[in-house]
Amino acid sequence: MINSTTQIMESVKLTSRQTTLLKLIVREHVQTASPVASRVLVENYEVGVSSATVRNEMSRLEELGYLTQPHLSAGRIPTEKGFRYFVERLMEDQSLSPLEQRTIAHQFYQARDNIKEWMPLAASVLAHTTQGAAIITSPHAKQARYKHLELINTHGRAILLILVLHGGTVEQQMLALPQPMPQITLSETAKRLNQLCKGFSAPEITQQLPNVSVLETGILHVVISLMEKVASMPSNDIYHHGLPQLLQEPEFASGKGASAKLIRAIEEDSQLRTIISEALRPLNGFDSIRVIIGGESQWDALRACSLVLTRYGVANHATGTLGILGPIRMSYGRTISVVRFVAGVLTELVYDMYRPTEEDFTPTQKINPVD
Amino acid sequence: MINSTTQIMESVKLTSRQTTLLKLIVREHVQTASPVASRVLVENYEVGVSSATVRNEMSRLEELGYLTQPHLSAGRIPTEKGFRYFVERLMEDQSLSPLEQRTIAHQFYQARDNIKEWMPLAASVLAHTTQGAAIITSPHAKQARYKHLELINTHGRAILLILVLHGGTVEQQMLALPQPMPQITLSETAKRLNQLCKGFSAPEITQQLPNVSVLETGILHVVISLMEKVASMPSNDIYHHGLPQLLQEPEFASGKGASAKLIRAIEEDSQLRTIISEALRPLNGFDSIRVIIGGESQWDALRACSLVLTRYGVANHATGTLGILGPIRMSYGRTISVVRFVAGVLTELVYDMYRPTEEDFTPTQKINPVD
DNA sequence: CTTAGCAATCGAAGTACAGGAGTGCTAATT
DNA sequence: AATTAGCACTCCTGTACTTCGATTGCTAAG
Repeated sequence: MINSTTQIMESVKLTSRQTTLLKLIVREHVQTASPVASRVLVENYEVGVSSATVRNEMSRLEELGYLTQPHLSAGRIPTEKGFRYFVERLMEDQSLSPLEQRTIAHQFYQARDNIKEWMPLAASVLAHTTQGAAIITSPHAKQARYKHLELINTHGRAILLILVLHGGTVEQQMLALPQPMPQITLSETAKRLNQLCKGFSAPEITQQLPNVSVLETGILHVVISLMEKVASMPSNDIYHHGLPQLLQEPEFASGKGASAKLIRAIEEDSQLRTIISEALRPLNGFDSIRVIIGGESQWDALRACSLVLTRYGVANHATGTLGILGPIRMSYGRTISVVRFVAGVLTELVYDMYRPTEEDFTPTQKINPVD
Repeated sequence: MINSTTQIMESVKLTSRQTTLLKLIVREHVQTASPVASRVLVENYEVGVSSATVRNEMSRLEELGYLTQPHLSAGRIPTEKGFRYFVERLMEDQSLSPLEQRTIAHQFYQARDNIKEWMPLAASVLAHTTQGAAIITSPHAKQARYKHLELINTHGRAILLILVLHGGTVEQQMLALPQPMPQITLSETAKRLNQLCKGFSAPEITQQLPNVSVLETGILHVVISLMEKVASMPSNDIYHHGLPQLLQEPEFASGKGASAKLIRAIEEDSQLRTIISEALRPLNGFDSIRVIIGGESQWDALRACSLVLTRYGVANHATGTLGILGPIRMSYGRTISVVRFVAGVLTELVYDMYRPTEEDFTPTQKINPVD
């Protein structure tokens, strides 16, 4: 205790037996959802010592803050600190089986052409392979660059504006002209603007405003606002799937107030966006997966949950976020593997979409679907 | 009892006092979520008779199948038959307050240009103004008619095909050409096809296939398959919102199995689509709102719920479905009003989008939900 | 350092019981 | 004939009490 390293609790070295026990306790607790007794450990696993010894070790682990007892005559459950230790040092890789990998990859392969389906599919896969709620944001191009504009006469004064950005984002918006115009005029206008603005970013287009007609100015204003919308939003869409499933878990059975908060946090886009962006703030490397365990997070609503989050996509081009919200008592090894795998699949898809080629003329990369 | 009219239970006329009581019992039960006692009725409402008389009437109503007792010493709750009678004959209109109407209309007004936001917004509004889960399908054009095609060179062999259908549906798909082509060639091809196919349905386009080049044949095949996809799908997208909220209701607290089924039914698109389409099958007039009360439906999963469904949109152009899934004990008057109002707002939006003009050639008919 | 043994602790489950809510019935009243 | 007061009866609900079992911590022996 006088040793300087002991001042910081985290630096106390656990003996190999203690880590083994902690590992087993986590594993058992994840399976049973209830406190783990010393006897259960010696009976179910080859601990090599008696339950009394296990009890002593457990007692020590409790002092150190890795375990806790719901009540005196119950077994132990891991604390958040215990789970964190487990996640960082003890967890074994639980990769998906080849069959699972193939099944998932196949589903995405079938949806590869239909960008719209990626997100719901990923959310569904994530929610089904874990028992948690999946959260996923659609890939979002960092930098919006004008690629192509189409103006289509839909009817009368109403026209449909279709804006294609580099990176393949397609935005559409209805707008009304001061007066009806034939399709030919619209097409010519679009052609002119395409020549003028090709490859430009929003500020560059703004500079062009003095050079165009009143009508074109109006259209470009819409274009600029669309581009700014795309660029400023942390992500276009946010999906979640499986929250009801998560709420069926025993830990949410009581505490009506807590789950109400959770529901609101997840179902209100704005809250969810905040949580995601703040959770990923400290995440520098793209390869890393962030695990937020229960109360570690600053959000009340998530106190009963853990969140496993990562980014996917191609840096500097288009990235999104995806993660799983599960009970604190979740299988972190499994969840992390699933998150990593699905993120990998999505990254592949995004990469394919943005694959760089010789013909490209802007620093941004082009869409190139593998047929 | 010898009277022939009593043979068919449904045709027994309820006295005015009985209907009054049934109405009050429903109202009270909806509020309290618990069985309603005779004394509560005479105390809270101006019944004008004693509790004993109320008991007699209740007993009679129970014989007739409109009420039931959870156990002998409890009050009564309405049966499904009781709810149905209430919905069909006793329910009072509970329209939204002008303020609520304005608030909702305002939200939609702000999103009027952004079709993508309509569905999530409607789902959110529905879920928040009732306590149930909102279900909504995006408007879907019945009959797909070619309006406009754009081919945009995205990169190399890859091009983006944008197909605009009459009614404003925009479909996009990436596809790979046999070899790269400049944008000019693509634009000319699109122009040619636009002249050729304008206003055509999928079969009509098929007839044109012999008249076009190999390249164009390939493109038209994609166009046709997109049109068929649009036309065949019951609806493009399906949204739901607020299911967790619904599951917090007391009736779902126990019965883990039941709510698991419900969750699966709602979160699996295919199941939900089936339910919606079958539920609306007997709905002929476009003007009606369908109310499915608990076990009336043939779906186990919905046994503990009621579903209030209607269509919205413009007949023969684009229609969608929207509804609320709530506990059997829901405020039907309120829910129906909300559903009707939101359907009306969406219909307006769709109608505006499809606004008929001299140029358009199909008649439009707005769907106007009246119960 | 380990472990067998044992007392102590505390929740979970069961039982018994009182209280209360509500009905159904009967008889009196209108 | 309809209504109602009164009352017995039923059955749920909540509480207190008990028992049971699971589990630990401690102690003393190995």
